[in-house]
Amino acid sequence: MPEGHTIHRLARDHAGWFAGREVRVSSPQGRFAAAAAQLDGRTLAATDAVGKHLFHRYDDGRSVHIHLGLFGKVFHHALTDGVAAPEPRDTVRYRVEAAGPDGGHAIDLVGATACELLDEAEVDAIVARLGPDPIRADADPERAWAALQRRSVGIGRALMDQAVLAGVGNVYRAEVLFVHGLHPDVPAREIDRETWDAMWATLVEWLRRGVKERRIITVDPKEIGVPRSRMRRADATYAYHQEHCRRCSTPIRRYDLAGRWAYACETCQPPPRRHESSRP
DNA sequence: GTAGCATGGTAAG
DNA sequence: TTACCCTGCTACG
Repeated sequence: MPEGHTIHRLARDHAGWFAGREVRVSSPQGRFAAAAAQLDGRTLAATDAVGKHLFHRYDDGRSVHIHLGLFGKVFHHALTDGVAAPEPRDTVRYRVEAAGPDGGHAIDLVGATACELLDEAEVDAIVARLGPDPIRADADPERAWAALQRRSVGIGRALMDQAVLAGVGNVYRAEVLFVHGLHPDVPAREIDRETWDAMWATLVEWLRRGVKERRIITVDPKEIGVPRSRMRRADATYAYHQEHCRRCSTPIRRYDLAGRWAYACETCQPPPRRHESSRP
């Protein structure tokens, strides 16, 4: 269930557990077995995340590129001294295991869209296709703004386009549009600069917070009277997966937008005159 | 036990 | 625009 914050969290955790350590690498499922054999016993030098892409950089200059897709998952096992990780389920494509002062750690990658061993040029090519990532300090929001000007689609589609900006998925999309009062069908190039700057600032705050908290919270706790610590998933969004608008009780409209659900309170987010979605 | 869903993306037509 | 990839979890019988 990964948007960018999940991937950055994984990168941070994996760095803490494995960076600078010699690791055991395997592929119980088999599909990554040849690469795993080459990596087994090497040092995992560092990890990196760009948008929804995770990279494990090894000491030979190559990287494992991971993309979780819609339902990829990484399971974690904390190890105690001398005890190996549990027997992996047979769907584990990539297991990494290392000893450490705290006993050690293992991770199991399952269901990922991408798990492949790449050289530096191939990694660079992937990163080059991506727009700026609001979580990264080196992100240049100007690139996203420029890309928006060139899009003829609605802002709802543009926000999910990883070439415009990297890391936003269906939840953050629904929520940032809600908070800024924009209907998903509003043409991307009609967004004004001031609004875009504010949206970018919101995303930076939300996504970075998501990395720390390991989950998505977009509602203001004061507004709903539930503290963050006690907030359940169903409380944590304004429009995403909601039946009614949290602010004005208008039924949330849910509709298919290029194969994903889009959510909008059409009171708080007035639709444009011509719906992109009203095309036959 | 199994249908249906999920915070994604790509390649082909 | 469609087909397809990839798996775990939940809600139902």
